[in-house]
Amino acid sequence: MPELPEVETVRAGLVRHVLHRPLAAADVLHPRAVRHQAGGASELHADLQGRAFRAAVRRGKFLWLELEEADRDAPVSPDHALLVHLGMSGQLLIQPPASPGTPHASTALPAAEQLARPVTSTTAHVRVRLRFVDGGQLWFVDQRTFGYVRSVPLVATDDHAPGGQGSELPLVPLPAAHIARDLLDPAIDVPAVIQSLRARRTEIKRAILDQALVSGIGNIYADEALWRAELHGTERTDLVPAGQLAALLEHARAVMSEALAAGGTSFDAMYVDVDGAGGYFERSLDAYGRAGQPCRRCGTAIRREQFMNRGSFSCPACQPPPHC
DNA sequence: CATATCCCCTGCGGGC
DNA sequence: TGCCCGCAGGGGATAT
Repeated sequence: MPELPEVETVRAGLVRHVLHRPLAAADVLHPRAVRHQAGGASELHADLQGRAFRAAVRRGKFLWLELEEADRDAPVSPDHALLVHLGMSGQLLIQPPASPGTPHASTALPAAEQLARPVTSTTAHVRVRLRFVDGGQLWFVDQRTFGYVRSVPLVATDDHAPGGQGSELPLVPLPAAHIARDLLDPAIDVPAVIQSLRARRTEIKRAILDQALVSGIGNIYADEALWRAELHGTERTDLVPAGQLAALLEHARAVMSEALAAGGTSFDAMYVDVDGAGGYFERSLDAYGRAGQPCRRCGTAIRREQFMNRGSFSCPACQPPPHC
């Protein structure tokens, strides 16, 4: 999936394009996209119709668009948002008002790419179409349908910054209330994360992929952080010294920050921002996807192992597995 | 409770 | 050419 840097790239694009524009309709083109919405497509439409977004917010890989109040004079009601999870293959694509947004005329892509692109790839997988009153659209596109959109109430979380100064509790979507802060969140309490990591009795890669412990890290950046920290993913969390855990988290933060600056990691047209453009971080990866290629630190061939039913890439020399 | 496994999907590339 | 297999950036829902 888009991991934290890719989702943040999408969020920044939403801020530039979709705030304060009233919605005319939400069209659900594939039922799986709204499978977590109790009332289904009709409820999503009813919750969005006539409303506008006031902010685009992200925590880890969870993204949501806060809704402006429908009626300023209405009695106080809980804040609501449109929650979006991109899953493995989700995209949000802007369709400017100038274009009718028909499936055959995507202006989200550069002209040259439009001509080269088969009709099938992106446009065939539009799952939800948000139509703005001004004629523009926001498409939720998702080939593998692991992603979803859903209107949700926002709730105040009880976690807060260390020191807790000026601390209003942040609003998060109710279904994502269990998601921990991520490493690019200025209010994250890193020492507390290290403590909960050490309290775990599991392998280190499992732990840093657990979104309830620290969010935003996925398979790519987990492997990159482990490579930089010279740790093997099957190392037990409770046996890794706290200093090494701190270094690992700092590497994860740094690699995601660098990837964000490069526009994210795009292996293909699946991982793109709201304008359809991909990022350039793939060329900077040191471990992920580099099986058989020389480690950039010591020259040993990077190995690929099966772990948690997916690939894990590491250097056999720099990251020896713990002996049991 | 914490932790581990299993699935949900579609499409693509490689081997036969 | 075509079929079958493995593989893909995630996490929710169940098992233990």
